[in-house]
Amino acid sequence: MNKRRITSKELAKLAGVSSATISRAFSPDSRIGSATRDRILSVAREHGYQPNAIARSLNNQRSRLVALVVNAIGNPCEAEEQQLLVHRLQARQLLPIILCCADHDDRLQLMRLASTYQVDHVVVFSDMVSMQDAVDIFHTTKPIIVSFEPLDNENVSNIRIDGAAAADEIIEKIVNDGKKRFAYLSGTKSSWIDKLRRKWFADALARRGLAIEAEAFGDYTYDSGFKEAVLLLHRSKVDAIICGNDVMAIGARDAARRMLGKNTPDDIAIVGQDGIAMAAWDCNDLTTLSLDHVAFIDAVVELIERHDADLPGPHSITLTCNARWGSTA
Amino acid sequence: MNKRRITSKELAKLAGVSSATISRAFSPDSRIGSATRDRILSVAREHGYQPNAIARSLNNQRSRLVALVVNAIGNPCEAEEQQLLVHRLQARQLLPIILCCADHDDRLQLMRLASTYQVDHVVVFSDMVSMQDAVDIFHTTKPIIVSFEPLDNENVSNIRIDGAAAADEIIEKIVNDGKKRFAYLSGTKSSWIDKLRRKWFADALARRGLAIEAEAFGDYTYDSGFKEAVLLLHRSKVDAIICGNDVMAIGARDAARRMLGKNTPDDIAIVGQDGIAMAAWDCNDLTTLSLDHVAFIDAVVELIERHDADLPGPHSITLTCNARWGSTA
DNA sequence: TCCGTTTGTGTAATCGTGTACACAATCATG
DNA sequence: CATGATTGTGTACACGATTACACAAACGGA
Repeated sequence: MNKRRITSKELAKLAGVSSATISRAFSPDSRIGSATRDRILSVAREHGYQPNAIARSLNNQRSRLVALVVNAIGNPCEAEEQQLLVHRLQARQLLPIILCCADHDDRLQLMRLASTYQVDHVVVFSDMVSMQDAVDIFHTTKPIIVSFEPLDNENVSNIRIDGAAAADEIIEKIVNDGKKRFAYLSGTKSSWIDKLRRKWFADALARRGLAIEAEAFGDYTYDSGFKEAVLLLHRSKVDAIICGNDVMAIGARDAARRMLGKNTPDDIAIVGQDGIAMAAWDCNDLTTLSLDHVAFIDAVVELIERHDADLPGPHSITLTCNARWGSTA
Repeated sequence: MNKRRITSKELAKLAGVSSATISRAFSPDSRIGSATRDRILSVAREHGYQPNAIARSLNNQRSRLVALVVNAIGNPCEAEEQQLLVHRLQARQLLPIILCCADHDDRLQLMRLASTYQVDHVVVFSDMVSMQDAVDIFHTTKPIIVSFEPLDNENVSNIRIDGAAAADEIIEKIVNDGKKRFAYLSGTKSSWIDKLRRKWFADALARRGLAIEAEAFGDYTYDSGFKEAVLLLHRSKVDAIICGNDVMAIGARDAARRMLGKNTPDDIAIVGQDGIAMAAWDCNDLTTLSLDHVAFIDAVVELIERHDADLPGPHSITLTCNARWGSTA
């Protein structure tokens, strides 16, 4: 383990040039003799030299770091998108710094810390921080907000999701199957995303003269889906549960089957949201309001690139959801 | 959106002091009058000043960045540990840079890129990069390797996992239940981790005069577990499948049930490895060789702290696995 | 041959902090 | 009151790269 990394000045001495020339050897379009460049690159390889990205960032005013503000890493509903995005960033030589909000008491403090690293971009997936806080803290870095909070703010790009039509399709089918009494199992009580999703289904029901009869609040985990479904089914006679995400839906289905002997879709219809891979597993086969993850991340990447090139353009991209049919509804 | 961030020199002018004093106001233990400090902090808040971490890192030779080399974010078996570790890092004001190997063609290139950011620590969770590559690339930053590759290298700290005893317990139970013909479903063919895990079970079988009769190779996903189990059960008459991780075990269980009408544990015993939360879900209830994730991450954090303080100490920590009993074996 | 252009390289400033050193002012102590 | 320790602040340099500018050499066209 060589304790210290070699610097460009030292390499310059070794190669018999100045440190400016070293820098040029590593910059694709710069005036430098090809013989000199080859020699430098060879000496560099020999001594394990690579330009210090921290120093370069300081000079450049460009860090090539991207802050990803997420609720958690583990939750499958976000994980698939995170994975895709990280992949796309890496392909562009951008490095992601992950900020996990769910388990961190002082989220704003955490975001401030990341902002001191002069990140080039910020992508906010989490609904636990407000758009305004993100804008304030990253005031030099126009954030990309991936919540559905319907704010129009010049300092933010955002991606909106429209699931109204798909929710209508799903409700149509369930009602046709004879179900009449609906419950909604929310993720987080205060989340904008959750309120909007609930509205899609509430509207679809209203159009058919129905309403959400019972309600419960979980926290997007299997356990909360299980527990809340048990309570819900004990206190009201619903025959359909719309869940805030797929993982809770799986929990609710298990609760119905195990604790009350009710099977899907005959005794009770259960619907998830997100369209995670696990929802399609044979043992789950969930009916869910799903979003095309690839299209979603494409949109994020497009906003990043537009921002990178400083191109003006629409700040907002809207995506629509689809129904994915399984055996639970 | 204020386009530019204010610098310490500008703030110095505003506060009527020198930039050195600004710096001191933000360093906890430095000689500065408390009145001056308060005034500076107040002016700083007013103008949204915070010291530039990039510049500080350059000066300090300490970036407070940690590279986490993982296979993927989405895979639940790693995700829980990643989540825990990120949480612990954030509490120490360390920021994680995630490197996803699974979907990136040139993993070494990716690691070299991260190394140019002068990360303070490297934690390698992935079994897709060799220990030697990690050491070479991060030659100034003693990496912490979380594979089980049994190399003793002064330039590496590592965490080893011992599951021999737990594997023995599990085999004991399955054999007592009357099962005799075992298959092993590996994760990745070339992975050290996988070879070691397989050996635990093979040894436990050998002690009872049994052996692994059939073998298949997946890639740690549900789909590969499902597919490989179908093929396996068609070509050999096994009554127990040990899987390389929990997700594949769930896939294998679904395949047995759906494609061949075999139920666990009566017709076939299925065992997972990792002990992810999902394995304990009511619909899965998997018997699995599980690792205490908290203890595991505690060990990682301990190595990081020891490394931070430059304390010499054992480079290696060994953890033992436990059997978690479910209804699948 | 002469002059304008291109090419390759070095010098020095810059990015924004942290900190060693110097120095004045204050304080404690006999 | 003299002296030494302590406290608070400014000056100047270092961290490791990039880059504007300057300049010499090479080159091409008349």
